[in-house]
Amino acid sequence: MSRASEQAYSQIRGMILSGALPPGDQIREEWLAEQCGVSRTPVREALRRLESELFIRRSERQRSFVADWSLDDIEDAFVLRELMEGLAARRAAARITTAQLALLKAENDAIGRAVSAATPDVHAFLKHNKCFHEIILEAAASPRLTNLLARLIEQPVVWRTAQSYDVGDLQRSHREHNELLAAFARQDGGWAESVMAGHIRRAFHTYADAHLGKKPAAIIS
Amino acid sequence: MSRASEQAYSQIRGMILSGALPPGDQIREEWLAEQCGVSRTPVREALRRLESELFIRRSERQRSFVADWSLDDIEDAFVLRELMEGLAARRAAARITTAQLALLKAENDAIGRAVSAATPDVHAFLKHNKCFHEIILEAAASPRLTNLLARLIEQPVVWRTAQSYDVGDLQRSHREHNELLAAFARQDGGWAESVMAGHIRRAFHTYADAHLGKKPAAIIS
DNA sequence: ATGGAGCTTATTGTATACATTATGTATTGG
DNA sequence: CCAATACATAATGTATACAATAAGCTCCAT
Repeated sequence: MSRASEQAYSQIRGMILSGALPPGDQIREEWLAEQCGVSRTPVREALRRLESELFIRRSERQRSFVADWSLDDIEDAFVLRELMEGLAARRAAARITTAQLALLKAENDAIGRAVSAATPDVHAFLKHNKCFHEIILEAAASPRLTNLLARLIEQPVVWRTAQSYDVGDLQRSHREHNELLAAFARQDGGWAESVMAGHIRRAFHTYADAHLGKKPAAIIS
Repeated sequence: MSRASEQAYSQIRGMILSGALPPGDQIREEWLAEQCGVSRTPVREALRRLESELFIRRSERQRSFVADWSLDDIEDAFVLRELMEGLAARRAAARITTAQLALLKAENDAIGRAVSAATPDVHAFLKHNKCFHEIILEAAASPRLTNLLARLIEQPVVWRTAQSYDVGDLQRSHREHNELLAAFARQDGGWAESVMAGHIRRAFHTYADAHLGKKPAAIIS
């Protein structure tokens, strides 16, 4: 995307993610154009894209609203992500190159450093975690899968999930990545798929616990 | 979408599906605008949508081209469809209402009539087949799944698949739908998922056989 | 009062002109 | 003769004006 479109897209997306535009709010193209300092044309383009990514929904009468997400919606998004990132991991295990494996290890080492400090560096975690998953997607070599997953992982709820991670969650995430690396090194697609699916499912419960007050059943040990 | 946008979208899509715009061809917005009798604005909106549906790809320098599909691309699309329609069937089995089940049966009965005639009515088959799968998607009650699948099932190759069906393929498709109905009636998600996955996988091989000259290995019976 | 018809206002849809960026070509310096 | 640069040409990106449509409001009739 080009200058003004990109500007409008990232700014509107930012307003939704930050909560400046609350779920359910109606949004008008002209107002957004003023906010972004561009004309309505690139704003409309950004809105169509945000709509396809489900940040925004449109009424049957063509009005745009900030999407709101029920618990079912949220679980829905995670189930799909689990399924598709699992598939990506399975495919990646069969196709990954040694160079990609090395890159993957480097990213996870960086994650390890970020989460083992006295005060974990969440920003660094997010950055390298993103790279880690992108390398897997690249190794999966399925443009269509990449295309579809991009629509899921950019969604507001998924984004906010990482905010609710505590130190233990971050470190477990790092360990699960190590499991994935082991599965990739052995080119074991089934293993990689299982680990990835569990990894995503775990993220869902972490989110649900933090945002919805649900507490896991007590563990009798 | 509104009048001119819809016009541009369906007309361009039609040109690609019919082969009037061959794979790899560069397409210019102004030329499309003339062809469709609208201005560039709605054409651009249609192009973005077709791009997201992978009918069109854009070069890194913003030029648009009709997408061409390798065998790997095609199998890729089918694998994703198999996965996602399988998931839809599993979810639908757990959620389907008796009213939806009745609708589904009515559609499949119509398919049965279309394929059992002396000369099968392929057009009627396509219409009711589409409805059949849409009802399942509706019963799956996952807007995100519906959203993502819509991008897959509208693609050129998938569309052309039905063209290569012979009478036997059409009738087998009808029988597989009956299996699905049985699974739904028993709310057996695992069964529904398996049948659906096989149904889609079969469609891939039918396409591959017809379009790529591949022949199945001889059956020793 | 209530409900609806018609007008007013607000918002989105489309066309067009202009700006910006890419591509191809010619020309010039080496 | 090759390569690189500058210029010409063509395509896409953006802004704005205008058109169409939906939402809201007033006022009249029942």
